[in-house]
Amino acid sequence: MTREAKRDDALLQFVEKLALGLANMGWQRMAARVFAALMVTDSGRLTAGELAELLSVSPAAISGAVRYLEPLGLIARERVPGDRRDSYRVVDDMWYASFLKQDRMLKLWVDTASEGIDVLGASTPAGKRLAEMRDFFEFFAEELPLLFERWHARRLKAQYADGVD
Amino acid sequence: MTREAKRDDALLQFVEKLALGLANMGWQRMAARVFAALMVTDSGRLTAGELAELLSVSPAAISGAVRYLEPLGLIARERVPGDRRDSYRVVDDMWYASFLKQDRMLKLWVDTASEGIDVLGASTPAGKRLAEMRDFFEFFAEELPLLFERWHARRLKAQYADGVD
DNA sequence: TATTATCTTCACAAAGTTGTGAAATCAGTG
DNA sequence: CACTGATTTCACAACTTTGTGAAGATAATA
Repeated sequence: MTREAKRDDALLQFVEKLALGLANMGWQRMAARVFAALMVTDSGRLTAGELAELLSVSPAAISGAVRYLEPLGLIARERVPGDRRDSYRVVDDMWYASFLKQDRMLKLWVDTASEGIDVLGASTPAGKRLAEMRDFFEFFAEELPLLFERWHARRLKAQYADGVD
Repeated sequence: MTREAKRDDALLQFVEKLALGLANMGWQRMAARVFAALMVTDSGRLTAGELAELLSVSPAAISGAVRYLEPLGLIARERVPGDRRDSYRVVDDMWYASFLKQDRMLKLWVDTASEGIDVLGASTPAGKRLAEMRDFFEFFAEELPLLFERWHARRLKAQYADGVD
C-alpha cells in the first residue's frame, strides 16, 4: 500500500469515528458522515457526487443528509455559476450554529416544564421539582450566549496572535 | 369523567410529552418514559411494578430502562428493608448528574479531535479546523463546571429565601 | 426547445431497535 | 431450606429507521 493510500485509509477511518460520535449524540447517521467528511477535507468543500463516492453511498442518501444539515446551519450549499453541481461546505462559524440550536432547545425545555407545572400545580412536590427544572434551563439559556461571546472573543484574539486575518 | 380521572389523564399525557422530548435528545424511549413518570410523581419514588402499571408496559421493559438510567446517575435504586420490591427515585441533584455526563462527553470530543489532528497533520487546513473544534470543546469543558457552580449557588440562595432547609 | 448532467422524491427492502413472554435467578420469610 | 413474590435475562416478534434504485424534476447548454 502506498503512503497516500495509507493516509486515505486512516482518514476514512477517522471520518467514521467522528461520525459515530455525532450519531451517538443523536444526529442522523448519514448526516453525521457527510459532516465528518467535509470536516476532514482541506478545502472544506465537496460536491454531492464527491461525497457519495467518498462515503460509498447513493446520491439519494447524500440528498437526505444535506436536507438535515443545511437548516441547522452546519453546512452551506453553494453553486459555482456555470456549474451544474451543487457543492457543500462546512460553515465557517459552525460552533455558533450548534450553540444556537442548543439555545432553542433549552427554551423548549423551559416551555415543557412550565406546561408540567400547570398540570401538576405549582405547590405540589412534583410541581416544585419541575419548577427547578425550568429554572435550571432558564439559567443556562441566559448564560450560554454569554459563554459563547467569551469563546468568540478568545478565538479572535488567538487568530490575531497567529497573524491570521 | 371525574376530576381525578381528568387530572390523571392530563398527567399521563404530560409524561409522554416530557418523555418524547428526552427521547428526541437521544435517550432510549422507555428510559425517558420512566424518568418522566418519576419526575411527575409527588413522592418522586415508584416501585418497578408501579412504573410498569402506570406506563402499561412489562416489568422487563422497566428493567431495561433502569439499567440505562441508574449508571447515568439520574435515578437511584432503593429498597426499603423488609420489602421485596425495589423502588426508584429521581436523584435529588439530577441536573448535576446530567452536567457531569456533558462534561465527560466534551472531554471525549477533545480526544476525538486530537486524534483527527494526528491523522491530518496539524498544519493542514483540515487539521486547523479540527484544532478549532478541539479548542472549542476544551473551552466548554473548562467553563461548564464554573457555570454549574454558579447555578448551584443561586439555587441555595433561592432555597434560603424560601425558608427551605 | 431539446439534450444532458445533476439532484430529489418515493416505494420498498434491509438493518437496527425496542418491548414482550417465558424461563431463570434472586432475596426475603416461614 | 422450601416457598413465594419480584426482578432479570433472552429469544423473538413488532415496529422504526435508514439507504437504495428508479422515475421524475430541475437547470445549464446548444
